[in-house]
Amino acid sequence: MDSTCDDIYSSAGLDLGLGFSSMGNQTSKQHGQVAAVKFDLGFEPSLNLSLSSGDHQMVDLKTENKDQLSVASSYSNGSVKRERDIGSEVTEVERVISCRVSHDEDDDASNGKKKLRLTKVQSALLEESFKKQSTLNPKQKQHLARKLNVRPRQVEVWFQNRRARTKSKQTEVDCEFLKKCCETLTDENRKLYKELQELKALKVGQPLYMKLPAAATLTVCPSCERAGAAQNSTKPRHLYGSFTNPSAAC
DNA sequence: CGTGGACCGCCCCTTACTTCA
DNA sequence: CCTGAAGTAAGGGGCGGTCCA
Repeated sequence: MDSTCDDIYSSAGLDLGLGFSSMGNQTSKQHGQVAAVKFDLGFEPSLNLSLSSGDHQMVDLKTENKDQLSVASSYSNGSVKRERDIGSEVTEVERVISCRVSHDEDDDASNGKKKLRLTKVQSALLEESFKKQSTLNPKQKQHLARKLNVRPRQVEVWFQNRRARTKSKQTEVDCEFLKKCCETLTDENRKLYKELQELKALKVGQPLYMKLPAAATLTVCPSCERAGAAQNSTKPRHLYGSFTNPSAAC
């Protein structure tokens, strides 16, 4: 952060026209098509940035200290529309300006392709927060970002990716469970089919002797023992191997 | 009160980079 | 050292919800 500001301060007096198309989804959405950026650097510790958004709107970014940044969106008639904390966006603006102004030799950094790896401590803290709750409100996000010394956008992205990983893992578990259920049911189906074939064979082989007790050849439900009665009942026989609990068919 | 636009947060898919076997 | 797979940070599009003119 300090080096970033140093870069900006050292560039006082420059008027830069910078395209912000590569600044990322969030920023471009929030500010529309930012056509040009001018920044007037006052005396420390005050920093003023003026963003011209291409239409009639002007956005003024102001700070008295680097942790408390606010934006005032104003229109050409002078009326202020909204004020809110946009610390993350300003940090991003500073970062991009810094890269373009003084680190052009570092191509990867300036086009944002260099990946910032989170430290183990940061990851652990994020993980801890995620265990408590998988989504954050803006205030919590800001707080966590400050605590970790990263941009709120990074916290947001980390939580998004973490939720995606959780969902993916859960899908894998569900898939595995359904696969086992399928195997169980296939097996059960095979057994029942075999049983049916045996009964058919018995019927053909002993056409005159039909007084076999049903329970002697049919599988009895261990819970209600209604297999014999089920033949005359309107209720179908119970199927073992249900999705939830194969042994709790009744 | 209904409507359209801006904004925002989230999900999903993808890309690009890093790490590790 | 090289390489492919796995992990992950981040980009970008789409969608639904909310606010406001």
